[in-house]
Amino acid sequence: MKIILEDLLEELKKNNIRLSHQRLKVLEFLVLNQCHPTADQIYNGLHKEVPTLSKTTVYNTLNSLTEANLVRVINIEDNETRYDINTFNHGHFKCQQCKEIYDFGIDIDSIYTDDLNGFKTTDKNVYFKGVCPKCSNA
Amino acid sequence: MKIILEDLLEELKKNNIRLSHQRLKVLEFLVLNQCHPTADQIYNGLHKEVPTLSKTTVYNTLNSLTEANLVRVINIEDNETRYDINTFNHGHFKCQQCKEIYDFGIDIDSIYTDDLNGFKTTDKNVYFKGVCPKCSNA
DNA sequence: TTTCTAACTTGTAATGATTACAAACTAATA
DNA sequence: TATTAGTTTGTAATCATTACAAGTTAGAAA
Repeated sequence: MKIILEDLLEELKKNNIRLSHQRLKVLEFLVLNQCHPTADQIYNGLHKEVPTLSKTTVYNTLNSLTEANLVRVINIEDNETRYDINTFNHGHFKCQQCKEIYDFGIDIDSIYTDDLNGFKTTDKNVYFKGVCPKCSNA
Repeated sequence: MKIILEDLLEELKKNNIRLSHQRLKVLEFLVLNQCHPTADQIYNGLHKEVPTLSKTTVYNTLNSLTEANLVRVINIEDNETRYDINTFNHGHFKCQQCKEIYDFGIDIDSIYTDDLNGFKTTDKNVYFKGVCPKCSNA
């Protein structure tokens, strides 16, 4: 599924989030860099192009976008929060060697359990860890 | 499934981890408090009984136990690492209101995807968030 | 277009979890 | 019981994230 910046802007308007220069740049970065970047990577990636950008703004923006369900937070590792512009139903695999995070398709809704009867589930995440084929063959 | 301290000690020996007083106390705490405590909660919970205990030791111990696969790390929230003595195949549900983490049974291995052919998977986590029945009815 | 204001941005300082380090201590073996 | 590698401890350092207050701006309204 392709992510289109125009659709995201539409969503921002719906959520009453102002289309500031900084926010558009962060969004654009996330669309162009779907490698699950950290806040720091986003900040560094945009710093040349938007020299006035502050790290606080990056965090603020990411929090706003998360609340509006435009980005998804990935907590696969305890010391780094990552952000994903792809909010469709999918899991994340992190290679312990090269540290890369791979998306994989799964139908999370097919995971069924009696244990959660009566629970309202709003957010589902599936995280796998291991070694990717590139690193296995190296 | 019941967790028995003796079995854990056996595992420690197998992994060449010395049975120090502090480690035994941390392990005991995890067995008695299967509420997925944070390092801080473990430290505070043991402080009266083991006044010399330092927070560094708690972290060191948790890291050793994790490496030996005796405890499982839960990264359901970005600002808090939690620890689970129950290493059996199960998922975690966090209530956004009361903050409690519930275990739920699922067969994680039944989650199938073609996308991970060639990947070696060593660790699988399923995290759900939402509202638990207690909070829904309140 | 201009004005207005709530919302946004910025830099600095604070917070809080986790780790680094080096000296003191101890489990377990011989 | 002596030895020593592994462990513990307290303090200081690190690093990601947030708080805050002053300056700036998007976007509505005149």
